[in-house]
Amino acid sequence: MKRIAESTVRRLSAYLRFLEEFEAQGHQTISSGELAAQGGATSAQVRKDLSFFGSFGKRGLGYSVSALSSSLREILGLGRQWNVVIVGAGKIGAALAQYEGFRARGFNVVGVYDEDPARVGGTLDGVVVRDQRELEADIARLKPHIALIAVPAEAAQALVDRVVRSGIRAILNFAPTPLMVPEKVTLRSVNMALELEILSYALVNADD
Amino acid sequence: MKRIAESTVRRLSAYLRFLEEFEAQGHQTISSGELAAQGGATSAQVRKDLSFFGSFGKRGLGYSVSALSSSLREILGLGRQWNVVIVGAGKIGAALAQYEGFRARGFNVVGVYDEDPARVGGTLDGVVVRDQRELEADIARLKPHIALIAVPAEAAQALVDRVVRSGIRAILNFAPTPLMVPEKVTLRSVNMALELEILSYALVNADD
DNA sequence: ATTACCTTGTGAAATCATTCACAAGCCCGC
DNA sequence: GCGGGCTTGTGAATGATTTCACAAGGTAAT
Ligand SMILES: NC(=O)c1ccc[n+]([C@@H]2O[C@H](COP(=O)([O-])OP(=O)(O)OC[C@H]3O[C@@H](n4cnc5c(N)ncnc54)[C@H](O)[C@@H]3O)[C@@H](O)[C@H]2O)c1
Ligand SMILES: NC(=O)c1ccc[n+]([C@@H]2O[C@H](COP(=O)([O-])OP(=O)(O)OC[C@H]3O[C@@H](n4cnc5c(N)ncnc54)[C@H](O)[C@@H]3O)[C@@H](O)[C@H]2O)c1
Repeated sequence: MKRIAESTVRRLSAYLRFLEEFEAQGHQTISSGELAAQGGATSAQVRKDLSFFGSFGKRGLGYSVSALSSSLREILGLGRQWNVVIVGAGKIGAALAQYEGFRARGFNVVGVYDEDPARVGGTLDGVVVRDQRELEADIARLKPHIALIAVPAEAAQALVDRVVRSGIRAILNFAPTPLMVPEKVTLRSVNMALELEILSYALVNADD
Repeated sequence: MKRIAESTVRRLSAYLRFLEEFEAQGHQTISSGELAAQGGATSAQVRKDLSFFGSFGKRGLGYSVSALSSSLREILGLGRQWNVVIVGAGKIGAALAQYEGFRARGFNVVGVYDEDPARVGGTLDGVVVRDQRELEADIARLKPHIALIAVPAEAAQALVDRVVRSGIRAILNFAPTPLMVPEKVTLRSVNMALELEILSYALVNADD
């Protein structure tokens, strides 16, 4: 299949979220226009996004809410559980470990790791914080699919290298630093300070 | 001035971060190639990005690290302090309130708000958690520039409306829900579950 | 069964972003 | 002060994404 743009995947995920709400409200079908109104997309955008993956609607009628939800879950790989390890049990790592929003969407935190003896042994929402020295052994045993990196920037690359060597193929990084991974590994970064800087730029360039 | 793409602003911010590191290492000048190597951009990209704002380099030599840093800070509006309020003192709100990465880049948390009496009155990194009913009065008094929204999705739109009505023009939202703001307000959202879904997509579509 | 009305799916067009490629400019050594 | 070697700044070319616009296909009422 042709490579799909990230912006498309991002929107598919937004469509799915809205479809689930819409389904809960008891609606059977939805048009591309209704689906678009939600996230600020256009109806043509919705149809184009879906067209990369097939043909899901009925002309004149729209899309079956439940069928399209299923298709999107299938496309996004959400018809299953994903196991996640979190490296770093500090402020942000702890918040992530206790975030129900992940579990609700099929992402299960199966391990949290830290190096600080004061944190190791503690428990976060039922998951015990383990020593980072157990990381390799635990990854080999639990075969998690995704690692979240929530350690200080200086430590991030070393930890990424370790989880990659242990077989992890997908990483979500919260440390504000560029990281290297082999091509076969997907790395995404959330950089909150950067988000604020974009707001700063918008504020100083507001033309009014 | 011509409208600048968000991807450009994002990269400028990354360049600045690296320039600061580079300056700390005692380097005087840097070429577009060196600057690019960092974040995976190309040298042409760096030059094009900068060219939107002026001409900062010397042909044959490169850019003065300190002069370019200053220019980028100026462009991004980082030559000043920004005051930030955080709405929601739960797990993620508390982590954000205690995050030194913000203060280090000129973003000062001047207020944290919650509705839960158990949290109000507590203190997070020196900032006292106040009752959300004080929000309007405090915004009028402290004139913060930016609001971070860290409340449950159901409550987010109502809080956004309140901070916007109070005069806030820039919002960073952490609730996984689409929000409406007037055109003059800049809204950005960080959606961590969405980031994991993009990883999920990458994992199921890995072609190897 | 025909008509009126909707909405999809999709090439083509338009817009937006990145990369190319090179003239112009500057440094430095001689 | 001239030439060789580098690096910028920028139009033009390419590539990617979004929007347009409409034929094709479906519904539902009569
Ligand atoms: N706090 C936030 O809201 C926030 C927001 C965005 C990004 N971040 C980033 O997330 C990272 C963590 O931030 P934080 O605020 O949670 O800091 P923190 O100091 O509270 O937590 C960091 C944790 O990582 C652990 N750690 C350090 N080295 C380690 C190693 N080699 N192996 C395992 N664990 C190790 C520490 O023991 C500590 O518990 C930083 O890179 C920070 O920039 C934090
Ligand atoms: N925990 C995470 O790591 C994480 C990650 C990403 C996104 N989020 C999102 O951030 C938001 C908060 O998540 P959390 O995990 O911190 O939840 P939480 O329950 O720990 O915190 C939510 C806080 O908001 C407060 N609140 C509720 N309504 C309010 C109102 N009207 N005014 C003021 N305060 C109010 C609650 O009292 C509570 O303290 C949610 O939308 C969640 O989806 C959380």
